[in-house]
Amino acid sequence: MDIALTGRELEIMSVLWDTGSGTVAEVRDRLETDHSLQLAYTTVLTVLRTMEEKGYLRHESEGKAHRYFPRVAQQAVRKSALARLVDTVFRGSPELVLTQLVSDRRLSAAQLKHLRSLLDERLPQRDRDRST
Amino acid sequence: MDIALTGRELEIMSVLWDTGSGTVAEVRDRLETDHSLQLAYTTVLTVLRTMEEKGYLRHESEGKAHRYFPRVAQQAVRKSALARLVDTVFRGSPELVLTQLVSDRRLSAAQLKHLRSLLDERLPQRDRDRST
DNA sequence: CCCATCCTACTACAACTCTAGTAGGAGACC
DNA sequence: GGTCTCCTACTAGAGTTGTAGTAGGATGGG
Repeated sequence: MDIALTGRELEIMSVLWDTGSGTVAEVRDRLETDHSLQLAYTTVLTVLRTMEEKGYLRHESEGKAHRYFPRVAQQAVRKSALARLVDTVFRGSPELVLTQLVSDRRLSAAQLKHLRSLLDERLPQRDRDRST
Repeated sequence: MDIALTGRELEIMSVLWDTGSGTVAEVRDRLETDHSLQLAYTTVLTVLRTMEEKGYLRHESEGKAHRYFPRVAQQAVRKSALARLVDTVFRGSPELVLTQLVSDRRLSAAQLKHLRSLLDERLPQRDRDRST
């Protein structure tokens, strides 16, 4: 299942992942905290509505307002976005992604070691021979 | 420097990275090989022209046709695309990306070991202590 | 010379994204 | 009850992407 959020949708979805749910006003205030320019109330509303239409959100009534809830997990969006990137830009090669990851961004030695420990966790014990 | 290619632009750029350069007809034929539907000649031309306008390509005259050349390296596009993904979807955390990379796609043990060896190459010798 | 062919330049248009305005309902305040 | 305020629903318009059509120049075959 491929989930493709636009830039603005992702921002709004991130707020909802953080807070669990939100009304238009709540989401708008949260976005304001992150950035400088305040979006119009109706702008946030419009995006929320189209996201619901796309199936990314659902809402419940709360007084006269609507409370929106995520229908897709952050994990699923990350999975989908990374898979898309690997397929389109990295010829389907996770190795190339890792190479770029560790070469491009100036990671500290500590971070690199952390990455390797993550990898080690995935490797069955018998395969951890360093000599490969 | 942020480079953001659209889907179609990336496809066309990939052809040019492969071949070094191409005329409209050449690019079109190459795209045809990859996919089933043949794009209209003018469609390919239009995309090439907008890519040139954006600075991603340059061209030289070759007879009555134009030969287009990439002005951005594949490496630069990969770097930019990955950085953008990390920043927008993975909260700026390369660790989260790696976690997703190794958990989601069913990588073979051999591939995982390869990934770890890539990582080890990046680690200064003195930091390779497994105990961290 | 004339026609077919190949090529670029310009135009067009639908879909989507982003932003926001207007209309109108419904409760709150006095 | 009238007005203020908050809220949704609908409409709108600029910008981008993807696709392709038309116009017209150049060139080569006969």
